[in-house]
Amino acid sequence: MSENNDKKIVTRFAPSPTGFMHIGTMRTALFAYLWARKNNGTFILRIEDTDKEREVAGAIEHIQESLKWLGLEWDFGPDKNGPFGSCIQSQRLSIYKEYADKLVQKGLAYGDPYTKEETEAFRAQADAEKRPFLFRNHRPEKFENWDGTRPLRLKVSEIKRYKWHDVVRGDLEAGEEALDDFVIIKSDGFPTYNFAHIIDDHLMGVTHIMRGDEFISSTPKFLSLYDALEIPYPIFATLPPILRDDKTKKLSKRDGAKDILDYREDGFLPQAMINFLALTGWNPGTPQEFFTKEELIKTFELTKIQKAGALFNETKLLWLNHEHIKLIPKDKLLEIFKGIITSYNGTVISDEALGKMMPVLLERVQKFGDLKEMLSNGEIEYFFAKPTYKKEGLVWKDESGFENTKQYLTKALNAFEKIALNDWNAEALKNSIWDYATEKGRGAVLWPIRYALTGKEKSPDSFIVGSIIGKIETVERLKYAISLL
RNA sequence: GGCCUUAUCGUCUAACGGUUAGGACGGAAGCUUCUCAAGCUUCAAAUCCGGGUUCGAUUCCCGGUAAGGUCACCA
Repeated sequence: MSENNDKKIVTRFAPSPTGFMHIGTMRTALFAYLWARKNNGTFILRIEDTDKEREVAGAIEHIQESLKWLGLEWDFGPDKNGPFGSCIQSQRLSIYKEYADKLVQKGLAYGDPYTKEETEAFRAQADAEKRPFLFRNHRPEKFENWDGTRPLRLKVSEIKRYKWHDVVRGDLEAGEEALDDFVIIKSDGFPTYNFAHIIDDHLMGVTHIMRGDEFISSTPKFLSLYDALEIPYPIFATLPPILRDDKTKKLSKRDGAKDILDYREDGFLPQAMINFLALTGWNPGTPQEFFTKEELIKTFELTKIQKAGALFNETKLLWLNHEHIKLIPKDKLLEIFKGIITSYNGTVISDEALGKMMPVLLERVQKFGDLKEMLSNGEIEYFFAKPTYKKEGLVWKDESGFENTKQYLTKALNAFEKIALNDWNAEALKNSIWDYATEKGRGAVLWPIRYALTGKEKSPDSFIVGSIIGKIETVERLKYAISLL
């Protein structure tokens, strides 16, 4: 890269506003962003809205929101023009027209003389003969004046094998079949992606183009256009595809490709998302897997981008998200959890009680959505309300019996009642009954206590629960359990 | 069908042509334990196949195979 030391690095993320942003697109955005930031360069968000038909209302806002969520701030975008003007292609039509006219004048572009049906017939014929369709085989002998109502096509002047370099894939090449007279201006006057992106990249000073491998096949076309326009080639970085893991997908309740913002909805952290996205298709070359955004910017290298495609492994994302959650400062995390609990059903919980619950919750909550789920399926309702259960549940296996169980619970009640309010904590609770439990059988003694307090067969440690719900509540619940027996 | 790209544990991946092919997630087992969860320890798990070059190939070359892409007035 030494030859670029004197040149400002500029990258862009150039989505079309045709819907939501999914994992793969955002990964492309992330890599472009990281490379720009690492080099103190410029990151441009360009909206490629040259297809009126496919455009989805609100998509531009949605794209921006997705990027903002992940913290990928852009230097120029739909909301901020650059020195080159607008970042929205539909507002740059005159520029494309100007370049198109130049090509026409040089005899390097011509109006497509055929109707859609005629072109379709050519294509069908090629299909039937199992040949790739090449428009240039039907190129007219003489070019009529282009009146702007027909598609304008680039005339590929030199049919040859193109070879080029890609920072990720190395030396690439493609045969003559990949080269064709493609449409650069559509009959509606809008440029095609193939045309507009090259002019914009040039005018915006884009140095590195990161994109998916679906563009490898069309690169010869791009190169022929760079040549026709006498524009130097940028640096290409082809990113590996992210494939869907169908097996995992079936197990998920959700369907299809996910909007990246769905992950926000599920309670994933943007920093975890970024971390994970970076790690699919790239690695630092060291065992480090946990990264902050700043660390990613510092560590990111184009040469470490993977060639092969990867499956999106949501299980590992969960793990990573959990790791990121664990690093959130305690007071901030408390606020977040409090917000979730309050917004769930208006439950008001004291900071003190929640503070005690935090370690228990933190172990179980891999994403914030898990907490909502725990609340809604009643998994942790005993923290907020008295549990309901049948007395049979209080008995540890079959051998204990109601009488013994009653005796154990009474012993525990007495022991707990002796603990002063000031000393009421999990450790004290445990110590007060531990020896007795060891003597009588821990299962037989401790199971009923936990069940009395939670009404659950699975729950956190009884002493922790007791310490959280408090002495009064603990005593009440034990008394109630004893009364059943 | 043509053209292009890719190929290491189930998954993400590491390995100047020389490693017992390493790590992480997930899985299993054990410890701990009243049940979960967490934690700790241990284990299983891979170089797509076939040739070649080489003293030696996961690595380089060729051929298969498989997967993905592309052959739009979509990007």
